[in-house]
Amino acid sequence: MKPEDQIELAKSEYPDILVEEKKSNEHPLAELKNVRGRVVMRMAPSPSGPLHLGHTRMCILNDEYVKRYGGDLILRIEDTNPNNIYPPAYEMIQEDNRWLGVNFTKFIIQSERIPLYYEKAEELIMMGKAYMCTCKVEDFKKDLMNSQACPHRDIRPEEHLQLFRDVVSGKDRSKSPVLIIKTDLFHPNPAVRDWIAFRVIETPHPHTGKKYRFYPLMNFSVAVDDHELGLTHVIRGSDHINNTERQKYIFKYFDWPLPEYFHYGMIHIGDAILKTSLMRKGIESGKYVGWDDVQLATVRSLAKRGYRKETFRKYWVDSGLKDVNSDFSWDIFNSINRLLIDKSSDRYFFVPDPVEIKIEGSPEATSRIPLYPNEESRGYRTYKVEKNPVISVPSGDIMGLKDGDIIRLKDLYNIKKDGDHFIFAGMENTGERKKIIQWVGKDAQEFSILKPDGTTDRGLIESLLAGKRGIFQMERYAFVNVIGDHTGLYLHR
RNA sequence: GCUCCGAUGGUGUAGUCCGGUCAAGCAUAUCGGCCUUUCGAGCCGACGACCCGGGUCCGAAUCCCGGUCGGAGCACCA
Repeated sequence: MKPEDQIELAKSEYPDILVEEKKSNEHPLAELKNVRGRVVMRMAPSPSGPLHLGHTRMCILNDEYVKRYGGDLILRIEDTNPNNIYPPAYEMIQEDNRWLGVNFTKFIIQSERIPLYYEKAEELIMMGKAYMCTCKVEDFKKDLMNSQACPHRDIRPEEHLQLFRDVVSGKDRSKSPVLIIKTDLFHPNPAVRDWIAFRVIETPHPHTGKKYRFYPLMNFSVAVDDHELGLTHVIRGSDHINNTERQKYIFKYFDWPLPEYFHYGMIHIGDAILKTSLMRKGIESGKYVGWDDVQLATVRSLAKRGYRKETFRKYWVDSGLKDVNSDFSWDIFNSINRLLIDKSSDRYFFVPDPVEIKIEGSPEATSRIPLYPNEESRGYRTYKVEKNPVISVPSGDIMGLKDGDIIRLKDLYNIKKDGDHFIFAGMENTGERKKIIQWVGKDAQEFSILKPDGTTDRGLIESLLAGKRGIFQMERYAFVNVIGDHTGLYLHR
């Protein structure tokens, strides 16, 4: 019975079963606390490479809230470690955000703000809240674990200030000094006790060259900037929970109002390489063709394969702001994307791992296959098939067949296995066939599909795909982004 | 070891703040049926969860205590 008939029957015979309404699957994000008027939020990636799937959660969540409440979304490049910078990333990160539809209203580069950090550091030194230290790393750590003050901690601020300025100017090059923020040596969490705010790095900075040599660490520059830029709400991963505690000391010393902090849980993304350093190594060694290699879960790779920006947004909005760790679900991600692309994807036949079969006793025939099922207006792919042809089918589909088994070549005719060949078994699409499979004629083209696991499916594509580009569904195979006459990128089933 | 965070079906989540309407909703996955000349889409149905133990209460997924398990951090990375 057809669905419409079922509904008709239900209406007339069993009206009571239809009262149940389908509940909405709307799943808006929870409200943020303490929103008064416009919000100011930020994304703070380091420029070690382009954005990857993991970053997109930060981008989408911040963007969603700024769009909801109105306000500013700051893209702040955290490049205070010259040893960890991939220069093209400054531009790539902006491109990736634009592609995602993330509308940042301000663009800030931290390495351009070093004088501000110096100024705040000097103020803290004179307040007695920061000190210069030249201890050996091991000694410093040991002291912290034992709640012991290092010998430099209680020297007069003026001396610290002088040393700080000498290190900044390069006059003092004798040691490896650091600037440390005083917190509480007896803080129960050792991670929060006196922490390092500046260290010397002599590597030339890709953005500022040799202008500076005393660089702030993330916790210092973040705290200063979050205040200076007027952040009202901070959303970031739960790996920053301890950093938040550390940064709060800076706010306390300056008596700055605290933003609202939210930490979402860590997402474990299986089957994906997310470490920028690994990607970069692979690109340099030739293992990957570039940052958009299908094996990488970068935004540009996923975009190239055919994921839509709306998929990212819906996935992360649905995931919400929960602070529990969870597994990323490719199933759900793909399912969202499939719904978005299905209607606009014409159908074609791709025969992976093809084998040629000889058909006997068949008449000349014409196959008219819809470009999209049940939508005649979109047109057909039409092929003339000579009598007793040789055609190619997926080896996997005929492997287990026994003599006498009937299969149907989709939109063509039935064939019956008989020893090493097949015999024509009627035009009609009867119920006897074991399955309906895709096929291609001898005008088919070689076609390779690159898959994210690094493998390639080789086979034949029907000739009418020639010259076409974009996302198509290869029937019974998967959705594929066709990027060349002989190449496609695997998207998902 | 220390600090902090959390625990709802296979997976992702809703509900938890302000206990009853939750014998727990949605999505995805799986399985069955319908539809379909795709293993896609659509429709119908099934399956399947409140970590454990105490306590408070007429009543606990929701509050309290203890345990277990999982995670994050304890870098001169961000």
